[in-house]
Amino acid sequence: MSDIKVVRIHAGQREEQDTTTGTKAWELFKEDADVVAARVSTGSTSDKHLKDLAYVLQDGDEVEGVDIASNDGRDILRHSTAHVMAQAVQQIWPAAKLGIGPPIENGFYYDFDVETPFVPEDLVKIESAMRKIIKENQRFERRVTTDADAVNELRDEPYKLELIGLKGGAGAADTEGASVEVASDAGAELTIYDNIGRSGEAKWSDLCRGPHLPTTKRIPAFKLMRTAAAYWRGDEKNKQLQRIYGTAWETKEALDEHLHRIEEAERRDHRKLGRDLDLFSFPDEIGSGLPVFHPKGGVIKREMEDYVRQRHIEEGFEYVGTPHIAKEGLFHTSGHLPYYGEAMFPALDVDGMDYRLKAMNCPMHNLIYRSRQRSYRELPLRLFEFGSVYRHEKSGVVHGLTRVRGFAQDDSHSYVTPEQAPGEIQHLLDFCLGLFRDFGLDDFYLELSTRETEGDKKDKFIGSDDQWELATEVLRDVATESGLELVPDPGGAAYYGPKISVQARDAIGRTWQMSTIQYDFNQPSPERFNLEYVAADGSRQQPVMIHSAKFGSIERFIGVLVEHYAGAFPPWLAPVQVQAIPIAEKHNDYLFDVARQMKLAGLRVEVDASDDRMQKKIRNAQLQKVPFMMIAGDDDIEKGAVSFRYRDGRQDNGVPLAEAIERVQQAVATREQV
RNA sequence: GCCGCCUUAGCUCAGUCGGUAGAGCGAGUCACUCGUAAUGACUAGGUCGUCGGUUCGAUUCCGACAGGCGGCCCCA
Repeated sequence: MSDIKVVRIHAGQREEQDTTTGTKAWELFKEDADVVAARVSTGSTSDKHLKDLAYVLQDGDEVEGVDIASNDGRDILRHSTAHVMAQAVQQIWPAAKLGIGPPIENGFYYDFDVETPFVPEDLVKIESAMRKIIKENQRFERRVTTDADAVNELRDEPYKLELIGLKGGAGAADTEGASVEVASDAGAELTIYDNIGRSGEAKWSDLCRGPHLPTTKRIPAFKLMRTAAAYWRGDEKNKQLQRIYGTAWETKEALDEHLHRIEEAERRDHRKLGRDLDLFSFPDEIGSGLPVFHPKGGVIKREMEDYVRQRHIEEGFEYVGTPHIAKEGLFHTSGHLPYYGEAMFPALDVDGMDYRLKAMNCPMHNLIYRSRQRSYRELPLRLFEFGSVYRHEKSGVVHGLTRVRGFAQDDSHSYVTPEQAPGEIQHLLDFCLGLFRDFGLDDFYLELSTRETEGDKKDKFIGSDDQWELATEVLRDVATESGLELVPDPGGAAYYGPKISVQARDAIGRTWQMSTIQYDFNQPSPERFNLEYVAADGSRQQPVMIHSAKFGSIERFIGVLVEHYAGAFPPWLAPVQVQAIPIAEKHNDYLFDVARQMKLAGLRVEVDASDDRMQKKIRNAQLQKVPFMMIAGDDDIEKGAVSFRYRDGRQDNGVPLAEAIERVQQAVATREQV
């Protein structure tokens, strides 16, 4: 009487079949090597989810095979590989206690509590133990258990016991990976997955909500990548467990491609390119996280600053300037010191008074606002500067140009009436996104950071519930309207208000916060800076302050740009736009003259007058990723022309001088990549 | 800050089971004067990250510190 509908999609063919039991349904998938699990949609709800079908299918269910090469399929594959790894680890170190082991982007990890941390050679040992387990073709078998039974069975796994305790309870949601082990909704059944050997005996078991591959042999390709330490349940107060990261793919080829992508990404790492292209460095003598820009990096920085300054002025901002240090009291007034004092450099004693390097510019802009009485007619009042800030980032987080201890923000503050706030935020977001496009960036998404309303962090946020709700609503509306992917970030707000940020990806897939737009109803308050404007009716009103930074930090933006372009900047940003290459020494003077004319036309030209041969000079220019190579020999001089070689290898011989200059000028003016 | 790993010439990296070190690229000099990704020869570069300990002797072993790398925590 049962009625389960099975849908197989194989090689693009859709094939439906009715069957009666879950076991029979699974049989229909079993021989199909591309199918690793099934998606079940029950008749009663529209909710679609993955289950290890043989044990859960009921009347009215529809099941559809999940392709191993799909996102869901890869998650299942990776999670199962994590189980195999954990089994291997416990084989080798029986005392190892299990943490959690979820799939992640491009791979998986598993955390272990072990006596001594893993070393690279251990990964080799674990990998070979894993290969043996895979060869054994153990079956993954789902088993429903009760809390009491599970607690008994897992009495030697303290971390798993903690997870069972979390099930359905408060706090389950704050542990990302825990949901992989136990369903976090109250009343959900608790499951254990057994790995069954050839003769039917359970080889290994793990508390897990699944789903998993049918057998270990369905793991086609995997590799353990690295070890690291990670705090249990992501909390600094907890013990650090030893984490092993790995990756697994549907084919050997897919794995190789993945490894190749990583290699390629490392090649465009801004830290490497920064040195190779002579853009910037981090002298030990200055200190960790304190970059210096060399002439070539300086060009990029200046071009970016000039452009974004110009754009701010066009968008109604006024350029201001403020000092790098201030009396400590200023940051008490703003409220930063009590909340973020740890991230600020220690106080400097100046004539018995404590001064601080500024870690933010807002307090100083507030003082500019407050320097005289303001009328509603002046609003929005928009202040902007390149503010150098210093943040005492923890030593372990400093990273190239993307996480530094001293940097410049293209920091601006819009002071508006509450009514003007939504329009201003809309305006700022459009401004940011337009700027990103001008710089050729397209791989980014938005994040909406809101306050924490529960737990011990909730006191970090100041202001009333009403204010927070209103501000969050305004930001959400604007962000949603942009049509971009919007990721919620609960708890990520500033202490004074919620924010929208633009997150960009670096070469290795790490995301970095770039632009930020923050709604602030706290700093203008009477308890803080007591900012006011005289309204139309003569009353004193409190403005809303909107913090925004478009690049976020100039340094970080440069880092991301270097990786985005892999060092091959579009002509308007290229440190050297034209590399002039004489065929022989006797052509130097001609090119020096051409270069002089180009410089007068506002272009950045260098003549390579070294005694290398011209082929070597071309190679060097190519490695420096110069967009235009301008070559001249007897033929060109005779015609009053030059010959081009472009960065992509194309050539253009005998271009008349005037035309050559104009061609480069145009390429620069468009701001486009060539 | 935490865990692990790392630090040898400007860069990339060999090497010394404890007896003060080498290559390629780069740099300098000379010769070559060359038509679209590496001409050749020669030369100069290192108290082997810093400080302390063990030792007859430390770049090598141990410790601390600094800096870096990969994660974690954090990220106004």
